[in-house]
Amino acid sequence: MKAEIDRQIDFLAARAVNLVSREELQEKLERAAKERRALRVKYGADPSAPDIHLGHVVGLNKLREFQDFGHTVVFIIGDFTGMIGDPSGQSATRKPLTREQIQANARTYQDQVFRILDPARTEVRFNSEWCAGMSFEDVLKLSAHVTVAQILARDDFQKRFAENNPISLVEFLYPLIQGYDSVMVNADIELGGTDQLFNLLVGRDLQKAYGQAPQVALTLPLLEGLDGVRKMSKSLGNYVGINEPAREMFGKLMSIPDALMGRYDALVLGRPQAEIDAARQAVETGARHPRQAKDELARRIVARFHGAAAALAASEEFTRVFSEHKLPDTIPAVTIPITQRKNGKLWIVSLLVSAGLAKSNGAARRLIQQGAVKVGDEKISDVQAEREIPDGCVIQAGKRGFARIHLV
RNA sequence: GGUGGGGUACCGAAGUGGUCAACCGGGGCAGACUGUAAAUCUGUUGGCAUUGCCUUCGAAGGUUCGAAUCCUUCCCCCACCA
Repeated sequence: MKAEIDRQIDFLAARAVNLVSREELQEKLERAAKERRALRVKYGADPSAPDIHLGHVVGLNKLREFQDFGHTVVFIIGDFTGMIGDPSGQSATRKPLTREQIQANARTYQDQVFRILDPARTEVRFNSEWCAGMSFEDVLKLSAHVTVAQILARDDFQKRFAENNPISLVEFLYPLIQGYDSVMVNADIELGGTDQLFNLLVGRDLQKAYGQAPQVALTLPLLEGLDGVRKMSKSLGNYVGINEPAREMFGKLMSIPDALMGRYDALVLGRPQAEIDAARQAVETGARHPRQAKDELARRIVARFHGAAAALAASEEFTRVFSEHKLPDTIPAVTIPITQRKNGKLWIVSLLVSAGLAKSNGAARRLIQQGAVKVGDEKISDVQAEREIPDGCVIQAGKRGFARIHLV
């Protein structure tokens, strides 16, 4: 029994950055086992970005582990905070969302989340449920539990304060709301990225203040995005969404910096550290080409969301298009009205725009001048170029832009 | 409420009457090299157009042959003091 709990703790705490505290986790697990009760593991989601990406997967994986031990995930959609507009985190203030947007987002969110979580062991809650009805008095009472000094202690605030960047009062309140969520759902454990540590700890304080046992706070590393530096996020555009088509996903994964392979392996796939180390060593000693290692990584990740067959197909297609410079097997079709022709010919610049391969004529000109455009097998280098376009002709702009032209 | 400092293209940041579609850096895009890695190098980064034209520098007016630059009013932001 005792050994089993220890094993569970080791497993659950694996890859955690912070665990407050191990003893409390142990206590909770033991009690839950004795009382045959599921622990309530809270996880908060921001409803402003409806696409779940690999960064979220890090946390979702861990939640799934808890579920596999029989515990319940309380998945909180921060619809209330979303409607108010949460300015925390980045320096850019977010726009508030409408009720309709939030609902639509929440729906897609759930669809995606259940590709990883077990729906039978998940409780989805919206924090407007308890936040919307709070009186100002409630809010004041709540805020009495936290001091400004506590909040100012946060890195992010210190930095912004030092740089004379604005800090909205709402941001001071935000951790309180999140902490209050913990009280309202009676959380035993809350999970989040390392940037959430402070908020998770506030949750503990508030729970104590409201007479509850404080939640265990467990933070996980933030996965770096495609740029290899900043954390993966939709607003930074450096993400791989779990709903993206296999090919897209594969291509994006092939573009991550080599140094990140181990991170993705560990955090997205949860591969054992020993295997990861071995793989890294193989690359370092030259036994294995890094490209091959990355191909395998990408295949594994794509397989997780699209199945092994699709992953293999994506890999083969990738090789064909980018290594052998052949055409992809599916190319978006674009129909061009035949009336655009002059003397049976089409001006390539405007064709690129019509095909959606360039935003403006100017952009199209630039692409041509830079030697990025091919029509059929011919490289176009003259901005004025006009060509007869046979039906089904493929035009290419840059490495990734393809379109098959159909005249109607 | 008082004082001071600001609002310039995706971001940061120059520019304070014409040579400004606006230096420079970052980011993006494209090309070379590659493994759609990293690093590096080059080009490009408002729109239309074969000289050139049009719309941009918080907003609206005004002065001027001519304004991102001067004046007026307005809107917004930040810090400090209270």
